[in-house]
Amino acid sequence: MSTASLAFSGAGPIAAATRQRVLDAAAALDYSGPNPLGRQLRRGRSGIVGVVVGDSLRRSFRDPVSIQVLDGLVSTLGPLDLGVLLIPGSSDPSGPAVDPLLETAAMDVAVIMWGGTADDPMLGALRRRGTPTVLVEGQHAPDVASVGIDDRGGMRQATEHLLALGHTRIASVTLPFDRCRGEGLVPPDQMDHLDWEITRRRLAGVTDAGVTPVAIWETPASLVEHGRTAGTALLSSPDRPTAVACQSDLLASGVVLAARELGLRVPEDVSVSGFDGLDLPWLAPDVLTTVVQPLAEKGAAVGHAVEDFLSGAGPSTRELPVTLRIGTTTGPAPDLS
Amino acid sequence: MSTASLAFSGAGPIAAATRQRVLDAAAALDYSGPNPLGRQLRRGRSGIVGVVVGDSLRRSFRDPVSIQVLDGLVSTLGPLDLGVLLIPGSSDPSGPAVDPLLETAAMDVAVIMWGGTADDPMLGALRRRGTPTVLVEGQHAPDVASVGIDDRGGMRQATEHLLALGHTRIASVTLPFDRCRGEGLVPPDQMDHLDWEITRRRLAGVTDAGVTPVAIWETPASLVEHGRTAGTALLSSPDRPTAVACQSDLLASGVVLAARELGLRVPEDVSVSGFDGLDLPWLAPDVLTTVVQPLAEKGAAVGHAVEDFLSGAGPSTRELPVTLRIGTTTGPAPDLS
DNA sequence: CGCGTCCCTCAAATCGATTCGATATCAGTG
DNA sequence: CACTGATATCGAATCGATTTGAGGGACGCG
Repeated sequence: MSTASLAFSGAGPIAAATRQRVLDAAAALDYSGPNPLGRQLRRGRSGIVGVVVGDSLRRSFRDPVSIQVLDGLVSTLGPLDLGVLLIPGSSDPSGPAVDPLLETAAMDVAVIMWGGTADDPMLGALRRRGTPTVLVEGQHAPDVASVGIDDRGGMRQATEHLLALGHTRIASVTLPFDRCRGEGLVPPDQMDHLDWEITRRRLAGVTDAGVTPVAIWETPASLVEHGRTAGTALLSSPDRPTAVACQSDLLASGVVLAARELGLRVPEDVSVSGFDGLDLPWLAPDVLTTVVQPLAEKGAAVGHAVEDFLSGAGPSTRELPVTLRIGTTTGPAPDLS
Repeated sequence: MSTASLAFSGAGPIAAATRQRVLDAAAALDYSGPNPLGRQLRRGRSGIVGVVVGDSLRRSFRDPVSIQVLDGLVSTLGPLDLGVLLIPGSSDPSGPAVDPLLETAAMDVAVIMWGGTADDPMLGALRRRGTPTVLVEGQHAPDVASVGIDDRGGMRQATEHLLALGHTRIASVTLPFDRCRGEGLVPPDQMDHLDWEITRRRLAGVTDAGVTPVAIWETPASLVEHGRTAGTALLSSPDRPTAVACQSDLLASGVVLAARELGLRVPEDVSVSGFDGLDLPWLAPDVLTTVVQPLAEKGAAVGHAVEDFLSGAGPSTRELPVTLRIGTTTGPAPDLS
């Protein structure tokens, strides 16, 4: 048995002839190589990284941002012989707070994309199981590794760019505030229960630039159609903003489409900025002004955080830089006289 | 030990008091529930379904079709306590033919989205391991389960719709022919090495309607930008087609964008049809004429095929129907005189 | 011929849970 | 008090691989 084990794993001295003999015998006996389950049990490792992609698979998958990060992650994990197990987030509030997979599936490390709040039940479940956890874009906690970008600084840059162009009436279209996912104008008194870290940080970036948005519109998800709804609402009124700073590219492209439908020229009548740095082929020939975040690198950073855990190191923290890309959707503020 | 097992799994008679005693002891000892690895080994099942999403994760993930099918699959698998392990397809030809995960990962069933050719090395590897396999949109083989749609009939319907509108000069924009993924006009002599089953079937649907395309343009992937390239090339010539039947919605929307950029009106100057039935918010207010396939149901069908295997049944075959949705991108053929 | 190196064989322990069959407990009866 | 069920608990085997250590050939070298 031990020789056969060596023949398959190659971990130890074995003569080529013996190895071949073992392989031949295996073929004759219809033995198709070591059973991964036995190996995993013995090793004490499953070779699996559980990834919670968002609160609903469908929604997350329609989001190119998650997808590209996931792609970077998978590319980094592959060479380490690690696989990615997809775990749906808690989709409906009536069901269980966390997916049963999170409680029972075998995994060496868990990754939560779009990390929620600090008291997220998923974090609790993972802590209980003792599973090392990497949190992406979440609130930092001492026992989890985090990966994030400079949301706040990026949004500040974008806003300062609008200021430099002379805009004073700037509106903001945001990602969801919390798991309720409201849609519409946010009254000032609702600003305090802003649970979602990423939304909070990007909004803080606007404030950092010294701007108080003339209107804040919350969307239930980062989708073109929600951007269009927001754009239509914000740009229809006579005292419309001259610039709209959006918290995602999909939202921004929805706002651009809405502006065009209302007969407004972009950027002559209204400037629009985004966040993420996606390719938006259908916006052509326009190029969105946006804050570019390194999505594949973000995935790779998550992969390295996972690697750290597996090599016995403690939780690590990584923050990636962003850059402002100036496109054709922002321009000088129109003369309002 | 056995009592503890019963206390956690609940599969057997156990007094509530004893159960509580076990749970308390577990808490005191920092035992966080049964180790999935041991359970899996004993049960002989990993509870994992390996899914090969396409030949490159990034590419597949940008394809809303795969995503929606995957979503339907995950939704069906969740209640069965099965998880989805993501397996990258063979991305570059220089590397190994199949991903190591396919050879070594623990999985009860494998799913290949976008099944390739009959001699696909992945099928060989899975057969060798004895892993039951579900093939989506592939060539049927006796020992694998298949899930597909009526590609051929759907494309025939779309083409007949164009014929009924009086079109005679019909071009076709296709998905890749093989793993080489060429781009450009396909000379007639290349038609025979058309390895990719789905492309073949959809092209056959056009022929079934009695149409010989005036031009066939192969794209390297189902993406808007490749559709735009195709559209620009096909519609620039003076003897341009009056209708373009595309093999996917993303390609079709690229063709529509190209037509608009060339100053052609859709559908007055050129009609465009797609395939898939996606939501394309950026095409608004236009609605693409397309063949709608039930994507979530397709994912569910894959889930049921998996279920069949796990309940001991043999490979099953499922074909789902499609419907033609007539939108605003097709209209009567222009008067060419 | 003796000695040291390799490589192989064999036996046994271990990873952690499940599950069958056997035993222990206990209430209720004749 | 002994007996019968019913129910709860326990013991031991099992899933399949890895790994360690002891021991045995084979081979080359001095």
